[in-house]
Amino acid sequence: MLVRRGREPFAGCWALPGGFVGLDEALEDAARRELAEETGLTDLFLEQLFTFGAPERDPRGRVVSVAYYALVDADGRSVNASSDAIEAKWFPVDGLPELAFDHDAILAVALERLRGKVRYAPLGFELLSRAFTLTELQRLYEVILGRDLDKRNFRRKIQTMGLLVDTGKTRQGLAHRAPRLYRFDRRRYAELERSGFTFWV
Amino acid sequence: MLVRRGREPFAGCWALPGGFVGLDEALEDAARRELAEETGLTDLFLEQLFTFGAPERDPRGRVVSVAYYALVDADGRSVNASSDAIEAKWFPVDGLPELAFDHDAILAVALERLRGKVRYAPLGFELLSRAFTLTELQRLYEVILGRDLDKRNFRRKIQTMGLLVDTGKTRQGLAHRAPRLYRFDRRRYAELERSGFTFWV
DNA sequence: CCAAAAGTGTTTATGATACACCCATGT
DNA sequence: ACATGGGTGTATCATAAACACTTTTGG
Repeated sequence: MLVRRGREPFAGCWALPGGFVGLDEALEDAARRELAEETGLTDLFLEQLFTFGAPERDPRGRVVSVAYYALVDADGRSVNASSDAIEAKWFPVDGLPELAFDHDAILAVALERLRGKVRYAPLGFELLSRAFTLTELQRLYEVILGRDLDKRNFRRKIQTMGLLVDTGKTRQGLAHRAPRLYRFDRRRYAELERSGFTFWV
Repeated sequence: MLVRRGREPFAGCWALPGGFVGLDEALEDAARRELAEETGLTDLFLEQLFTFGAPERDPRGRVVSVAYYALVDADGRSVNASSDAIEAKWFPVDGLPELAFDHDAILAVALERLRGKVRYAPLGFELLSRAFTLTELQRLYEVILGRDLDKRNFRRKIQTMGLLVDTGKTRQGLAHRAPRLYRFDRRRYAELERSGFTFWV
């Protein structure tokens, strides 16, 4: 999700949403505030990524950026540009425009982190609707891991972890058998994690 | 490794080494410089940990700390306090004094990161001498993982990864059979990593 | 009735675990 | 000679991988 900058420097250029931390504001609060102001996105999974502080990374002078990444579920949230952003839009990661500042480097770190962490933390579920089908989950992991997975093995592995609950509902309106919808069980995951369980895909 | 602070705030109190970033200095350079100035330690594995920026964490006003952690090999490096530090000393993690600022929280994050990352990245070798015995390596992992490991299984697993090279030398002066000394093969690790290999203990 | 994806078990291979003795060296 | 850790192999168990057909639904 990129925004087109309304102000100098890099006015009119695509960039990651962001801005300055308030004098009495926590870092994460600032990240959530800026994201909400520029895109309207709220209530997301958000985690600190890395801090970028090369001396010449901002033409205005010395600026240190504490980067955060957010994961947005696929429920079809719309984005609305406002504040300093004149436009906000989703892009595919393999079709990005040129970015302001060192934002291409920040994005590269974020992707690397996501690809690594998704294997040992249940981040994937943050990217799906609250209720999802097993095929949707499998496709997600196939995209992130960059290889095909066996349907039966994937289902067995996921189901034996005991982290999915069957909602009893099915997804309707498809030209084939209606698939069951599942939810991720956050409570159960927290319990398992405490007792030494490690999520692994 | 803690230093006793020579200046206010928290003068005389134990703290993590650190200080302010120069106006034209990269973050990692500042971390290395401060560590060298206050303890004399140089040429270490160093990695960004997390950025701490709660509004009230420093009584002087708003201070954001980009924390780094370093791993020091067991070659018996001595530490020498200087600069703002009046004393520099090693402490066991289960016998720490009270720390200045929120440094106890920073340390907790560092330990958690180390315990987690040591399992999927070859960090352990940074904590040993350049040449080490298999028993030393095993003890290290036993301490970090908090459980005993089987000698034969551990050796087989480590050796089949192909990341250790036999130096041909042995450690002398012990009251028993002289153990072989190994080196970690960084080049080979970099190769394997590129071809999709994941280190795992 | 056709197309399209959902759903389901068994066999094989691979890697993890458990386990006990002889060897080399210094005192 | 003895005490101390160094060094080695095999059998069993658990988990991962390979593999194909029937079922349900909408058009």
